[in-house]
Amino acid sequence: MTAATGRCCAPITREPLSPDDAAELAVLLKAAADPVRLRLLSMIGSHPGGEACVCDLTDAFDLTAPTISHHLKVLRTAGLIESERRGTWVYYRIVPTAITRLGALFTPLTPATAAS
Amino acid sequence: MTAATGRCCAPITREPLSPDDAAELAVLLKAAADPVRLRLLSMIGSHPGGEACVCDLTDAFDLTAPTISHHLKVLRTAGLIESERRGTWVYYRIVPTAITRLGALFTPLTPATAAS
DNA sequence: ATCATTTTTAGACAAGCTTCTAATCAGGGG
DNA sequence: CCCCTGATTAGAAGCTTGTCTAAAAATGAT
Repeated sequence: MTAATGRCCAPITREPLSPDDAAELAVLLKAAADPVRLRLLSMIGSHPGGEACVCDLTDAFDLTAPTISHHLKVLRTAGLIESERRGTWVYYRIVPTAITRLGALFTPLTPATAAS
Repeated sequence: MTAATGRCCAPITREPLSPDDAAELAVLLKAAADPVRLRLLSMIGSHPGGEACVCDLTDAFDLTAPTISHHLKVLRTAGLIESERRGTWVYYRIVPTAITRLGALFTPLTPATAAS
């Protein structure tokens, strides 16, 4: 939370990141930096109602249920998604602020980032 | 390159990513998803003149020169930075379009992404 | 040519990640 | 109460990654 001097370039190309900030952001990025998890994020986020049951997700992959469960846990631990059990099924939702935070890192200062 | 229907949410939360797109984006993200490489990116991008010599970068870390060189290679292979040798020194620059591409993934459709 | 400096390559080792199978937890019916 | 389905946890195998030391390549100076 430092300079907001001019509108020039993405924060990441703007001033040196502190080691602490870099470590914290790397955790978020590492969670996102996997083909399966990117697809899970996009499937959850674009699902009608904004949430998806694990059973909706598993079939799209050639992976076992425990593997999908593992990837969901990685995303949840990083704070990119959250889960809720309703009866037999567990539903996952995107955490919008986490996504926004990633976007802000690479995007040239737009006022739209915190919107809606 | 599909829908541009409404301004709602980040592309990643908008529609399911194809396996191919996910794989390609994961390569970019994986390169960025490391504390050392995030700091390297930010140090290069924020350096006066838009480029930094390897010698400017090494001292900020408790790492050996070969390790820094390795991380720079990962970033360059992914297309996030490019290098040029001038005399004794090698200079690194950010590739803005690659950064923009990452930002666009997580940002809710702003017209500023392709600017400047 | 020899040497010093800057950067990269090569190879090795420890740590971490992705995936699996097997077993366990949680809820809902017969 | 027992079983069935949905989901997670536990533990293991194989591959990838981050870091190091040692050596090489590239350039400029003596």
